[in-house]
Amino acid sequence: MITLAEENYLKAILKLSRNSEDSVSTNAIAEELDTKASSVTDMIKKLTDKQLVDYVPYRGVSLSKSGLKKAVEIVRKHRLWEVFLVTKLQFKWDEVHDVAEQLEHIKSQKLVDDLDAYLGYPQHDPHGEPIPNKNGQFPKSFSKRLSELEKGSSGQVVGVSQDNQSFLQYLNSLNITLGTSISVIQKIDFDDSLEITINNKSAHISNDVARNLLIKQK
Amino acid sequence: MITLAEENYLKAILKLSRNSEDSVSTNAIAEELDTKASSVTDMIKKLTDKQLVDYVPYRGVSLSKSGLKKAVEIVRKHRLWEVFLVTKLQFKWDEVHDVAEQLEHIKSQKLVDDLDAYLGYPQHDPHGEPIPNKNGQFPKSFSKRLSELEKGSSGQVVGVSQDNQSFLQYLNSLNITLGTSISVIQKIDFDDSLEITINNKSAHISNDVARNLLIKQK
DNA sequence: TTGTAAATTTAGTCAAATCTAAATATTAAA
DNA sequence: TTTAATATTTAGATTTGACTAAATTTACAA
Repeated sequence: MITLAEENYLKAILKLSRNSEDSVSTNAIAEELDTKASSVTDMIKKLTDKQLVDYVPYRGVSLSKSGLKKAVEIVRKHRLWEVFLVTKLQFKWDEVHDVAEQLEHIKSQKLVDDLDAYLGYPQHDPHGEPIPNKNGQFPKSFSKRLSELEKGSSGQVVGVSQDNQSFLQYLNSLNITLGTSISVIQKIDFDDSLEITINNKSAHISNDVARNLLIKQK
Repeated sequence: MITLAEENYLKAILKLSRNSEDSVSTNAIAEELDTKASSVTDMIKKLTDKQLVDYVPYRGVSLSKSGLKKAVEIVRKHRLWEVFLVTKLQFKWDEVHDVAEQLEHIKSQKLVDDLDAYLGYPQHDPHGEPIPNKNGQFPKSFSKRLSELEKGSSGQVVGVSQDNQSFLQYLNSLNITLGTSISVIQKIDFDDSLEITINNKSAHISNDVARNLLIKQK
């Protein structure tokens, strides 16, 4: 049986390896989970014993086939519960994270599958992140980062690639939510910031923000 | 912060003190939680330190005011999730227990209250057990045990007072479910068993079964 | 190529929750 | 009222997951 702590490590390794492909460093995991490198080493050994990761001391760790499967299942559960909270219980998208963080560890295949059906087999969570299906496959992505759009082009917000509280609250303050229409008026070379319109009202946002907004073009 | 193990102890103490009113013995808790008496003593000390129980060595333990509040909250969550699983995800009433046992430990006041509203503020769970409201108050009970009914009287099944798998499956095999009409045809003094009709078909059930069926008379 | 800074692992502790075995307290029968 | 059975607690050990401090390995700049 896989423990809660183990599940959180698998999830962290998956998240980190999405960015950097190769194996993940002890320090990066410690950072991600807000713990110490030595604790990470301890846990990695346990995960290695259970054949959930491949590990070469001093060189980093990567998910094994079964570890990847487990990690994707957790992501699936997390995102399905987020959909539930937002669409059925009217949570705001910046309120779901802590609860979904707990719900993702509930163990019941039937529960996950029935929940998926109940929600209508959603492909994206309230932050626009893709939800893997029962077989662990992710839906194809169709979005671009706002920072990648040309001057003059426009589209709708379909997601964010970062979901910390303060970022989401900042978006709320700008009246940016899922479905909001955004057009790029001007790109400022100096700092890569953008002049945009949000539902036809103009605003100025940093590249940091633009990079984390996922846009679907018409 | 209260741990998962602590929550399970509080729940067990509440369950046991519903039957016997007074304080609960170490052995009874050990039995209920399928653990050892010495482990129970250890945990009771921790709960005492946190002022969740009142404890006199060798004499037993009872819930403090705050312990009772916590325990009732857990029961509330357990039963609300059971309603969710049955009414929204079409779980059978004998499939919900293990999952609800996990879901009851999710910590979020908003989640519980929103779920309650979403489900329409149900007063009873799928087994007929009362669901305490937000303030910890149980709805008034209106049911009798089938074993208490007079010969010739009848009513509808509104609950069970025991919910182990085999009991519920036996009820299924008898076509007894929530809402089933039952009439008492004959009471057998010898073993307190009953001749009854279930939706107008006759059957013979033991006192053990009759005692655990909750009936609402018309 | 070497030396030092950074990253990583190892060794030794700790707290939570459990266990077994031994000691102690309570209860109930003679 | 004494004693034997039963219930409960204490003492000491174990496992999981974390920590600090020390040791080791790796990487990179001189």
